[in-house]
Amino acid sequence: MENVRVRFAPSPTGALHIGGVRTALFNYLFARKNRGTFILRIEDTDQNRFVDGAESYIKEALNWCGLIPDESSEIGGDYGPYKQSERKEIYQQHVQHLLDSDHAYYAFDTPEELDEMREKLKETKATNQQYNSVTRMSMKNSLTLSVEEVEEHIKSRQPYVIRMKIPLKEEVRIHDIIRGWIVVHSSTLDDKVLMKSDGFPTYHLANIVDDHLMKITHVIRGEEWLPSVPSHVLLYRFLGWEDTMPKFAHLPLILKPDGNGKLSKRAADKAGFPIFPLNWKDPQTNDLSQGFKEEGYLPEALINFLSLLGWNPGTEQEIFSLKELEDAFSLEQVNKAGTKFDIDKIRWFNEQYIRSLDSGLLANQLIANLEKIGHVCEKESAVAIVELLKDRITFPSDLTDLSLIFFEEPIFFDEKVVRKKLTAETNNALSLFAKVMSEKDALSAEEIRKLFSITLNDAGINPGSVMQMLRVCLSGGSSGPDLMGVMQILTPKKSSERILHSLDQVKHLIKD
RNA sequence: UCCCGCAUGGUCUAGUGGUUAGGAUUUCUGGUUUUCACCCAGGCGGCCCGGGUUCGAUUCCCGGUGCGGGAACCA
Repeated sequence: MENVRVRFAPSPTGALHIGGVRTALFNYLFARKNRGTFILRIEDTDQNRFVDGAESYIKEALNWCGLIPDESSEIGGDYGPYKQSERKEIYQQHVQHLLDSDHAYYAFDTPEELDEMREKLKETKATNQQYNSVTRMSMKNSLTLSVEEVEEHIKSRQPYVIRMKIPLKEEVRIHDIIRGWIVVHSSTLDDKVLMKSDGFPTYHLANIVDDHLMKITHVIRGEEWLPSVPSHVLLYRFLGWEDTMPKFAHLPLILKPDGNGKLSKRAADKAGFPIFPLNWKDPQTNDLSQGFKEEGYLPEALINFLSLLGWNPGTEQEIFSLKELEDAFSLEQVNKAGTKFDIDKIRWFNEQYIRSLDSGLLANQLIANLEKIGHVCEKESAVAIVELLKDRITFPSDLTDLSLIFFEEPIFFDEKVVRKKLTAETNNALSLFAKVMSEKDALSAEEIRKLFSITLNDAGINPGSVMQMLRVCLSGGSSGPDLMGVMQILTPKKSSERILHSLDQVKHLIKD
């Protein structure tokens, strides 16, 4: 394949959301797979929607995900600037070319006049209410006004836009790598605004000009762009660039969990999961949105999950590192249907990745978290606790809650278990075991297991029958980590004390 | 309303003109674990509907329905 160049082109109108991350990921993977170049371009042509901090947020988020661009405004590159607000003269130049070749025209209609036109068309039950090849002849533009009038308008600083002159009758064929051929009639297209009255280009113009100038070979983006591709193809043609036009691939959208509509922040809030990679504080409302990172998701899990949203490897492999994805990815394996966001699946991925995380690392986090609530924990026992708990948690922070049994005496005891399991015999057996344990110093879990078994067997009691009660004595609850491991970390002496103390608390419930 | 797209268990998906339609997740059950979890095994559950082509259609074609996207001086 030719020298592949792709771009991720977000606009800094807020935090980058999960759908954007997926688009960035697929661009990145496609670039890596084909030994191409991944470019980050900031599309900040809308001055009204500009949000402070959004651009740096986007960069930080991509960084956290490991999707590092090869070219960007920060990193540089041979095709800059990579920010559209810094490319205004370039667009001006090209729109002039379109004006000169009669593919674009000035339009002086005010927003009120446009509304009026649409209202009128609605009343006449026109099939659509567009500014297009038929309606433009009754509007105020350089097609209907004389050359002198146009000059006069411009000279007197009347606001105007530059619109694209869509041909009346033409079939526009577009090819999409994921969807195949699509045919659209130009009569259904409107005369898109190319240049706004503030002198900034619209997305349509800027994106074509930049993709051409930056030698983009493949445009990979969300399906919401599919309807505007015909206009884009026409633009390439009018600018004389159709031969080198990039190939298109429109990704299926990520939908709300219930499947009705594009995934939105609102929907994510409602369903109780994050939508932004990192925490985001909206500078306008001051609302803080919790990010995937801060919720405890690992970037590897997020990326792995996202990679399988609309793409599949064609094999049954599910766990992929970014590196593996770079080798396995292909646009041909991207499917067409929209994808509902399933929070259970990403939780599962997180669990998988947490298990492969270094215990020392998790232990450090655990120590810090415990310190916040006033518990001191040595590194060595923190590592032991992590080892014991690692495969039972979804988020690293779950460790803190689960490890509380090592630092706090149980206060509540699972009554169901106590009522069912606590007999005089159980009581005696556990007391006996506690006594034996009180005489020991450090023991491994395996040694404790043996000791437990021998002690109970010698007393003629089935060890299995007292297990649940032992758990309640040690932790208060009826489920939790391996008991022998718990006692090892607790130390035999402490375990012994705790068993006796707990028995004392519940002994009034002994049944005969 | 118009334009465009899409349709395999609840969810993510593989796949085929003839298959017991495969995997993952979720959930349930059993096994293992003298405890809990992991793990292992199993169960429930699916080709949107109608027509056509065909010996045979989930697969190809047409229509319908449903769902999604778009219809800005937003991207």
